[in-house]
Amino acid sequence: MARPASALRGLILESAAQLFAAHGYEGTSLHDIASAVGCSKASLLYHFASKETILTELLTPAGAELAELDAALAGLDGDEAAEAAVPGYVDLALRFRRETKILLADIPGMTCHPALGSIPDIVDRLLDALAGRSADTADVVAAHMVLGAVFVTCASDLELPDQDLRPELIRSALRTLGREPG
Amino acid sequence: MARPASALRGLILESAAQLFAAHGYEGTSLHDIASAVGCSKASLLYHFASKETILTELLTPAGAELAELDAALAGLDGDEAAEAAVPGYVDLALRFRRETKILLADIPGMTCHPALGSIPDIVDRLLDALAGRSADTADVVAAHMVLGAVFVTCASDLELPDQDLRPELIRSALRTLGREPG
DNA sequence: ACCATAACTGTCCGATCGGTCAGTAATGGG
DNA sequence: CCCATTACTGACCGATCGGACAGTTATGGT
Repeated sequence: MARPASALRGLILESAAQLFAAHGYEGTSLHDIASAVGCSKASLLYHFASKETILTELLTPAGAELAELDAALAGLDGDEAAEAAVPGYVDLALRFRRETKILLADIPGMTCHPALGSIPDIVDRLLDALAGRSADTADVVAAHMVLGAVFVTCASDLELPDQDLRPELIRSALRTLGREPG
Repeated sequence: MARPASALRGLILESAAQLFAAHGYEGTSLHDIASAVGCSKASLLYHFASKETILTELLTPAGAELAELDAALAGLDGDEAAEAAVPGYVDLALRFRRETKILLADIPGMTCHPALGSIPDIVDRLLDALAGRSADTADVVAAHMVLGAVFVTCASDLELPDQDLRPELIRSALRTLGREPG
């Protein structure tokens, strides 16, 4: 036994990140992480004060950069703000794709729920329709964006009534897809 | 005691829907639901075979309509498909806003995580920047859409490398916001 | 060679979870 | 009035969770 002096800590972080992204934070137990790493559950709690400490250490870099973006946008106004926010946010989400996935990772357990039909299959076909049956990168990405855009917006706490929200969603979604409303 | 013959079943469904939307399915225990309803935990399991049965009954109508949309889109191709998919999907998400929220409800517990700074505040300011400091409905909705679009797309299983994904995300996001790339 | 310290583990613990079950209280048709 | 059926409950159960802790093994400076 006896690893070469705590490479274990890094292994724990890496395995935890993979498991959190795949099954969500709540959906991953300390036992799961220990099994993946190949050590005891007690070892995890020797290197980290708690399960939440592992999550915090994983998400802290992303949080710090988000705060940086926030600070950089603070001084800008109007068009400047919007045109800086877009690449800033995109780069952030791309650089921390796995962390983004961790935040969303508790969902798949639900979307695969039986009696809702095979949601993944239906969603695949919906994406294909949104992309206009096209396999071009631009169309496929735009279709994914519309899927997420409508989903998140409808789930948000926007207090807008449906009849006001609907036309804006449709207009902006069509614009995202490169289809000006006609 | 003795309620007027099982209005309880409806109360359970309503309370469960609220709690699932607020704290997620995993984040809501049978005890939580029983407390909200004002009955015993055993009563829940008298009216419903299991916790999952409650969730299934809540999500089934949405699942059925999603399947209908899927069927309606099956015959269409190209532009027809895209232009029918957008209002169809939007209407579905709007009609089942609470159900949509349930699917996303496991996230808030993470985004409020300490040591990531106050994510909700930062996100509010990011939305303001994306909207170009505008309070117009169109701009606010589009900002929410971009937030969700980039988030979900980056968390998706698209196997596109970052350097291909980035320009598409930025271009489509700007288009969503009504800002043609110049 | 020695030993203080760091690394690691097996075992136990209390809490909480979803779920079972025997038993009680109310209801409504005969 | 009676009683089968429905509605409901308290108590209990096994599993699993995150975590505590005493004890064991390896390491590296002296």
